[in-house]
Amino acid sequence: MLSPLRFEPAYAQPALPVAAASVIRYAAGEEIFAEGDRADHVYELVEGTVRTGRLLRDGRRQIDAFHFAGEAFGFEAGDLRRTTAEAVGEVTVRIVRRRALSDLAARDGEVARKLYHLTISGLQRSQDHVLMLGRRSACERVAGLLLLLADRTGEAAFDLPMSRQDMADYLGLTIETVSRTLTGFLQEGLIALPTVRHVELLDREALEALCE
Amino acid sequence: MLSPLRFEPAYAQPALPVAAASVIRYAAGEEIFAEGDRADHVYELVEGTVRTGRLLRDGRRQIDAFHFAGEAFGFEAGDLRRTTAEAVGEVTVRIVRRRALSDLAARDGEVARKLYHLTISGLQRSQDHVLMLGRRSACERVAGLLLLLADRTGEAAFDLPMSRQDMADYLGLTIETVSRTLTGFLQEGLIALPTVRHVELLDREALEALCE
DNA sequence: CGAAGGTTTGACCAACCTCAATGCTGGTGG
DNA sequence: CCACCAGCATTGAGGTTGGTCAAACCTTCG
Repeated sequence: MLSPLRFEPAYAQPALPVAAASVIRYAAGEEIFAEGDRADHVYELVEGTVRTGRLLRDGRRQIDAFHFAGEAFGFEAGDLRRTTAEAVGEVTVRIVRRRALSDLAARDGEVARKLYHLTISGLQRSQDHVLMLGRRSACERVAGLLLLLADRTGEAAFDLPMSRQDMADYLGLTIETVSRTLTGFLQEGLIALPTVRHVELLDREALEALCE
Repeated sequence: MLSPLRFEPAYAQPALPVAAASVIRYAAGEEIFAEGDRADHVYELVEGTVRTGRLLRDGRRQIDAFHFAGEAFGFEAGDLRRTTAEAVGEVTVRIVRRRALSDLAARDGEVARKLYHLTISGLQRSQDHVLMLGRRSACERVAGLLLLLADRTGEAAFDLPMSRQDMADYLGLTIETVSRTLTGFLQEGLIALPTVRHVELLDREALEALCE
């Protein structure tokens, strides 16, 4: 459904074409940056999964995107962060100074072109997300997320990197609805759930049909 | 709530810095481009309002964004359109060859920087939209749209350029819910609705409070 | 004046949410 | 090694929001 946001395949050389960069590890759940922070760096995800999203005052949370190994994240239009990024499980990132990258882009048109392409792909992913949240049922949303995760690895069986709460906050649902929908799929034979964090797609056709 | 997506204030010179461009008018409801078309041009909206969005096979529609005078639209990552653009009322646009613009961006770093900034602003608008659709109630969504439209002109009283159906398809609601929500606001004294296409915000505070 | 298209309103319904209880799993310490 | 605990996940019952279907109500336009 959604194509991954990356310059190159994940196994290729670093996505962000800047040499001077430090590598940092974050523990599960740790905050990488928060809404309101100065946006002085951009990130390339070496290993693990990152969620970016926003929090309303009353505690409602919306996850904008999950980012996977090989993808870049943390781009902002202004000086301040509008979203929060957190590690989903253990995470390794390369950190690049935003200034260094924009200087490089100013000198090297090819870098600028890639950066442009990167953000426009992010925009298209966000538009897919809008369609999902605006016009799809709970079943369709959950099926969409499972297919998104499957396409990432190319395998029909895969580990879920995130909790039910993360899935719910990405899909605009509650944790209970996600859970009920998954057991529904299970009972219909569309998926297997050998453990709570491992999924196998048994009937990909049917899941795809749910996404139109 | 959402800052307009534009290079310059609407009254300034053309947003897209390319001279060779034709100007075209579209009648109300007319299609400017459609999902699946080749994406050979980008557009600058001279006058009127444009909606961009997607259609599911079963007829469900989701509007991604409304574009207003001074804004640019029609950027794509790939060769083909993923969204459809239609005139909301009478519309005048400048059309620029995508190729001409990318050539210019390759030569002129400042142009490239502006294009980048333009798309990243679009991404942030889309993320606001995601938050709206994922975690806000019907009241909050309608209030958000009214404030968005008010901020565009800077006036508390303004014409609604779009139909109830367009509002519903942007907000992920039905036309009936939009209508009921507006009459709710009316009865609470939050807005006046002298005609079906004209709104006055009487209690901006209260509407903003609904948006957190 | 009549027709057409958009809008509003009403009654009813379904999907999803809320709240609460129960179940599972993985880690820790006796 | 096992018992216990904490934290997620699942399940259930019942409530709410927003959707559906249908009718009435403008406006605008011929």
